[in-house]
Amino acid sequence: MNLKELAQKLGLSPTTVSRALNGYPEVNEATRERVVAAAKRHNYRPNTRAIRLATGRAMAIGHVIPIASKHEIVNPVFADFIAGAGETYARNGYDMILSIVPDDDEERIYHDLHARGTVDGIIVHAPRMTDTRLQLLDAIGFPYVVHGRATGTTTPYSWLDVNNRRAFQRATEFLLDLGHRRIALINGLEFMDFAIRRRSGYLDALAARGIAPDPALMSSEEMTELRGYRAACDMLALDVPPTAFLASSMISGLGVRRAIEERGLRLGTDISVIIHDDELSYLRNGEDVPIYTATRSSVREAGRQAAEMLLDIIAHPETAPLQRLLEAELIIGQSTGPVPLPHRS
Amino acid sequence: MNLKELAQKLGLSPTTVSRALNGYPEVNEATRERVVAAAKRHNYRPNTRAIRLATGRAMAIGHVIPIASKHEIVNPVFADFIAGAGETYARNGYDMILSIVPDDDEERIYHDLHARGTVDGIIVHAPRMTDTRLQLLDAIGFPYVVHGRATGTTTPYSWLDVNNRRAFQRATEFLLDLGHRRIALINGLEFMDFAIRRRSGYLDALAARGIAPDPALMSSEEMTELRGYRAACDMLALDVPPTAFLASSMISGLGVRRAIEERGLRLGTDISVIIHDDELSYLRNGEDVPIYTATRSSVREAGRQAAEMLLDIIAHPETAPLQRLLEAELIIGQSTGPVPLPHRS
DNA sequence: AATCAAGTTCAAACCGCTTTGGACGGGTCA
DNA sequence: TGACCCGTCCAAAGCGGTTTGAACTTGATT
Repeated sequence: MNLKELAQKLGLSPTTVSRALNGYPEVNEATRERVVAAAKRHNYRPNTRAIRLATGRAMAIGHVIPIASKHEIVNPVFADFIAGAGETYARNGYDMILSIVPDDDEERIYHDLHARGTVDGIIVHAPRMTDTRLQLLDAIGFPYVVHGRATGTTTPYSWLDVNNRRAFQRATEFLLDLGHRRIALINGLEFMDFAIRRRSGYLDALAARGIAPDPALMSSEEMTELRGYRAACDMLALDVPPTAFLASSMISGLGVRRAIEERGLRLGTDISVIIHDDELSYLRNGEDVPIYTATRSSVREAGRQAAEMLLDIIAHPETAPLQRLLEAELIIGQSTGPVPLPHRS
Repeated sequence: MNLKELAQKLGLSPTTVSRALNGYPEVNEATRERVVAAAKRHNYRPNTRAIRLATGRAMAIGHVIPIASKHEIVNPVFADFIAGAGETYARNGYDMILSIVPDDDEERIYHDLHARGTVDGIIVHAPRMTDTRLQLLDAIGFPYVVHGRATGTTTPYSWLDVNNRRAFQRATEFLLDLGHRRIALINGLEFMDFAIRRRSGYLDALAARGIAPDPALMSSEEMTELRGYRAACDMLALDVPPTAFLASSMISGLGVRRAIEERGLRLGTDISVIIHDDELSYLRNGEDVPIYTATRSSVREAGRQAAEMLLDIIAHPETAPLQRLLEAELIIGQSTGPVPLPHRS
């Protein structure tokens, strides 16, 4: 059942039927009702392909997921972000297109997506420091929103980010207030922008109290359970081990906890741990009572909002770049406590 | 730069240019080369929207992700499956469209996707027992492949699944061979098909040795770390606790391990644990040496293959339903060992 | 020299919708 | 009464490709 057939059944022209269904004012209310009723009765659904060609809009947003052929990690945060963004798209009649791309021809994909008119805009994931993708997208003139930021990019661009620096600064301060002085940072890979910011928050907090950072207490690794475990093991084996850990994700936090408990130490008593909690739906930090003390920010909500920003930009291309900085909450769980006595100064 | 412009520049008709680029035989090799060269020079990329309307094919596959509004868990397996499927699509010029859908109007979405011609086929995720979606898709005449199976569906349909029953049967037998008699099952939600099959494998193995299953040793929960932890805690507190655990995922396995270590028990010595390892990229089971003994099957590879099957079905609609059963490996790690002495009979 | 086939190329229709530029009829106003 | 406007509706022209059917060359065949 297509528009022409439906029009024929109604004894109307396709023009009128199209307008009736799309809410144009120049059609009689009585006929509009007739049309709408008939459309429902024959359950007519306009062909997306035709609409897209006719209107010149793709009504779709692209999410490009680069897969490094070497360490092929799929970002665990990704699923929840997508879920959030997808809700926004569904509400607005947009489709979400995922491209899994070997990261060496990511550039070609952007050109393609634009020139072939497959999508109207793009969400840029996992920005790195001075990310070249942004210039490229600007050059093409492709609307986009970055999830995160790209330190070192000077031209303004649209982004939505969590205040990673502030979150880790606060977390570090909180540990300092509890008397901790040897605080370890189990960070993500530090060419990723968020990891850079987290480290700088951590360093700033230490500096503010006149504490020199100890390189032995700072690791930068992929955020897996195993990496977290190993890094924590190494640090706990130091002559002067840390009394507290700051872990960049729930997953590496699990590894840290394993290392701690394996040594017979008690979490929250002997050793304090703060994690960053993205509120992943399958890695809840407790149910009512949080287990870990955490800097918390819902990545799903971030997805929702980033998508809204992008649709906004597409609808009003003239507006200046949009930026939104989400603050993470610092929630207190059972994984932190005052520094144990033998370490007190 | 569109087809007409390119044709004009070349002094050819759009027809010929189109055919030259699409490899039709009735065009002179010399002109074809001329066309191809010009297309590259002006980097012409045919508009997808136009192609789709003209050919009547969407060149896109839909993945519908139902989000239950109550317990809104995003399947952690999903990201890796998608990554695998995406590789296949990319190789074949297909797009992947993700629909995040509140699970109460999932049905409408399928109708929509089909009638509006948004996608050419569908991957069905997370089948439940006697899943109604399959009948619906059959009725619409929509090509699809199920990731998993739907026990209770009598008509043949296309699916790709891991032999969950066999995997858990083998894992259980392995534990029995090590002398374990009280083996706990930390399963996923048992309205999900895979969970049903895993339980039946477990029960069959016990039955074959004449061991009566103990309901206190069987839990069915969402596969989160916390649920795994709680279930294991409860069971370890029994008068006669289990000496081994079978966990349905890496994540719940982490919870089980936490419960074990918290009680001061040693994994692989005092208590054995086998997990199912989907080889999620961010939850590796060790690097060279596996940590957990596990039934292992790459969900990413499953994604690749399921997508291939679907493209196959779309290309040859007449073929009978395709089915593929992947066997899981049983890999031996450090989390299992013979039943400790006090439990020997 | 007329016929035929193969090899190339093209004009035009088509995919199913949107949108432009009227057309038509009735009411209002001078 | 004619001019004008408004409310409705429609024919036709896109959107940018693919595909059908025909035309035009050229060389071989009879």
